[in-house]
Amino acid sequence: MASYDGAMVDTSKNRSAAFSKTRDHHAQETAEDYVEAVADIIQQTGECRVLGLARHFDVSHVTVSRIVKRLQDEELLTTEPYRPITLTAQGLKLAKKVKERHETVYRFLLSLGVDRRTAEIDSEGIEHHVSPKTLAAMRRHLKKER
Amino acid sequence: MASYDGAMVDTSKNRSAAFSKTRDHHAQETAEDYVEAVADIIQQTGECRVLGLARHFDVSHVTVSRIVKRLQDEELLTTEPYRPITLTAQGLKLAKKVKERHETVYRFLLSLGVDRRTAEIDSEGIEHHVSPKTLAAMRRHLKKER
DNA sequence: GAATAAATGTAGCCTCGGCTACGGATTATT
DNA sequence: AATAATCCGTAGCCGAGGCTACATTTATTC
Repeated sequence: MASYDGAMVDTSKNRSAAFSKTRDHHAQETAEDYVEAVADIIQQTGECRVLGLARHFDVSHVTVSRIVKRLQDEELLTTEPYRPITLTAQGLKLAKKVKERHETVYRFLLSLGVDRRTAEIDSEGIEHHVSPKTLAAMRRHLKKER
Repeated sequence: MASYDGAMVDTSKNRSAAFSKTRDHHAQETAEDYVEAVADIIQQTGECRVLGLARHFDVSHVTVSRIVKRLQDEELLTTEPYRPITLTAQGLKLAKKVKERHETVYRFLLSLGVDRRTAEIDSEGIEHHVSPKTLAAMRRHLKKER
């Protein structure tokens, strides 16, 4: 297969770092998405409810309430039955980090010439995979452009 | 919370596009990773075996063989018990697309000043979330730099 | 205050991608 | 040809994140 010659990326190595146990990583992404959403919803509507999250992510309230339970075990947020959801100090800290990273990725994509809607969608997916080093590179790029 | 003022990204809208049914999306990512790996392994060693994929992704052979079965149902690859794995025409086409996208993202990260190792890792995660529009923007950027 | 509506919880099912344990198939070695 | 080593399939477990259906709690409205 000639088209595979000159591969720039060597995917032959064992890369535990890159593919490291997808499940754990995915659960972490979910946690990040949720704390970010909780912070946003609280900021915009005053309080965050299970249904608010369900609508935000377009999933059923059942899915949300199970995940909320897990995040409470992880001490990222607090809630009581039939009560609003609030972030713990730890959750707030994470939300802030995630939101800053998210915004950096979003603004970076805009600076590349990507339209707003596409930048919104892609930044949601990309943000979880941007390491601190790459994030720093994006910030440098934004600074140069400014 | 003052730190949440001036949000650049409005995450309040219902964004089925961005968060669309994570599970399906994740299965698609897996398919992409696998066809790419199969193509690489065949190119580098002549044939692709279950164990080769297991070592590549650092997972057990059981996980691989179940996923291989699913991808065979999806007609992306072919195999028989105790035999090597080959890509179908459809699988090869997907592999090619994925590999090109992956390399573009990788080279793009390098052009941002990210080191090789970080670019390798981050591009693995980012590639699945880069839309055609964003990919085109990365290509334009690479062209300008060249 | 009772009836209704809306929000949340619970039970139980699914798929996907992890795993260990075990057994059968194929290949290599002696 | 027999033995050993390697590879692979199957059974069965787990957790995460989807779902529907139904029960309960809270809020609203009459």
